[in-house]
Amino acid sequence: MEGPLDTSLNELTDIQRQAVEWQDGALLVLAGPGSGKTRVLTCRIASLLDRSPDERFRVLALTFTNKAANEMSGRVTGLVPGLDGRATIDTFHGFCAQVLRQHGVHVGIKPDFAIFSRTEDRQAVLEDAVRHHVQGSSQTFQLLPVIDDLKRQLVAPDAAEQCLGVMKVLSAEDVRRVALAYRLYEEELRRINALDFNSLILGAYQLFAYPAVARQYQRAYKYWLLDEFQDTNGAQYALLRRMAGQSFRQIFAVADDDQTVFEWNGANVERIKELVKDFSCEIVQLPTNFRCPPRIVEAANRLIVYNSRRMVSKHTAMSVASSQGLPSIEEQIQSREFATDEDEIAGISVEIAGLDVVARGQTAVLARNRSLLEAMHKALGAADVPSVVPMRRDDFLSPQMRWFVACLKQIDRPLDLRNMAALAEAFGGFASSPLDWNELVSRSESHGVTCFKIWVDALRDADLSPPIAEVVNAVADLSVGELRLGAAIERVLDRFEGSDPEGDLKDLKEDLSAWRRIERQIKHSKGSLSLDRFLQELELRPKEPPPAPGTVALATIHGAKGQEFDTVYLIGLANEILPSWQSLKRGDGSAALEEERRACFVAITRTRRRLVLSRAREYNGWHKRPSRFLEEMGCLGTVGNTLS
DNA sequence: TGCAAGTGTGTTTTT
DNA sequence: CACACTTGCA
Repeated sequence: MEGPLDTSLNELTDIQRQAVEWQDGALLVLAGPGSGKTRVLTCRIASLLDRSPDERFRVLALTFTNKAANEMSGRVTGLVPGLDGRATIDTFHGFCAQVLRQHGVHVGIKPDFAIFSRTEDRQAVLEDAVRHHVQGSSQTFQLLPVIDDLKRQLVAPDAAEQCLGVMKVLSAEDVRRVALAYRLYEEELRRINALDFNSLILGAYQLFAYPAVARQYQRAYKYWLLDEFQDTNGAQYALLRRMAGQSFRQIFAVADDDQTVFEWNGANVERIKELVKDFSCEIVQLPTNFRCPPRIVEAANRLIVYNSRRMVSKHTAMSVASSQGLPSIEEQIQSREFATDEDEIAGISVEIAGLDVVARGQTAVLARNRSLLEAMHKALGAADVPSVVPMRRDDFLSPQMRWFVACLKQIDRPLDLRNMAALAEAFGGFASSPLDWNELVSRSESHGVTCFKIWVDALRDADLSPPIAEVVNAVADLSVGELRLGAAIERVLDRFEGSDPEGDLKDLKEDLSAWRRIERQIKHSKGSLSLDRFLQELELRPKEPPPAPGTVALATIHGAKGQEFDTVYLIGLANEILPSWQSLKRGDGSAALEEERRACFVAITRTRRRLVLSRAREYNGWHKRPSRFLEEMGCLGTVGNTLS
């Protein structure tokens, strides 16, 4: 009998299969867009687990984004039913949280820590910590970004002063102040038993300084897999090296140096070479592009050879997408030229409005920056074409959901007054609060009861509109007795859904669908969790709703990485926009310009069928020349039609 | 208060 | 490069 895994393995090419079944030591799969990197990775995880069912080893797969992690665990469970947690597929940050839960006490972190992901929260923590110590500051810079930066460099608070000293831009006084602020901020976080994103990495890094801990993970996870390795930044790589120690070599990474577009975030083309050297990686290349039509692969190849900083002897990609069912060579890449940016937006939106609903759902408009996308969104909206500019959300939008999550947090950590304040404020967003803050705190102190209890009791006595009262009752029930999370939460959310008279439910609806997706994902990859663990996982995930079907995707090039679409419109292909003026200014062979070129490369290789390259002669009333990338791709004036 | 010249800052965004 | 903001001076 043939299971889904065998079917999937049979569909692999010889070279893909070679990678999947790799046995000896470290391997780097170096391969371009559409070459099946993720597929190789998922097949490898599935086959490792499947081939040796008795061996009690586990597999660790680390990704850069939540999206990739979710997708991968979905696919792997599809291939090998009943994983039973033998594969840990997570983001770097998620994995670090897991590590710190298990061993954090060695570096002074309690397992039920909260995670502070929102900048406003962290800013508040910083201000509270610093208020009485760093006064009269002549601050010409923000403290938090500098602290974040230090942490990203894996600089612990006690080493901050030393490391800042190197930065000539700061005065001695400022150095002292930042170092002090960092120490106080960390102390405050520890006091309230909370971590921020960067301390997840830093904490795990410090933990792996204990060789015994590192060895435990080396033994538990026999194989480590790394997705999108080109996005790994210095901290993540340092963590990886410590975790691997001197001897661990079962590392399997997939990467494409030509898709490094997060250099400004610490990723680096050189890091791939470092990996190869440090772990003595063999390299396998997958030169076949199964995604893009031949004409597009050709343009991508022509473009990317202008970059000098590439892996040596990287194979040229070849398209295998046979002409069957594809548009003709001429139609695979088309060009549009408009007089002004407004004409461009209008022209492209008319074109998209002409597509049927199914096609729209497989169409994306990509641009270098958001401003063009906003304009596009407006124009499409005017033409009744639904579209989304995906915006990362670190928090729910509706006061209802923010209140509800704050309630869960308050149940978990009854002494967190900062959260209690947020809870009260969120409630004020959809109902009037019956209790003054000072009164709440003083009553709680004098009665020796938690603020949350006082608050809920006051609400129950208050004269609330019936639907709100019902929700409050449901939430109050959450706090008593044994907590049966899933069912109880579902009950509260049900009431919310029917709660609003005729108010604006859009935000709440979006939040609810985001919540349900997040909850499903957590359950799927981690099983049923205790409240504190559930909240940790929740905090690590983005809160935007899944896109509605039939919606045109508007995305920045960076946001589109890792995705693919039938039809791609790449707009704003003018000098000083797609090669941004900042990069153009730095000149021909500059790293910045090469990163822009990689961005362009990523953009065009999202296409499964048809690519439209568009530009205007004028943006914001200023004349702009066609993007130099058009010429490099061989797409200037040679293909397609020209509109005025 | 108003005007001219000078200064600086901006883009991409993951967790 | 282009725009918003500050400074200096009348």
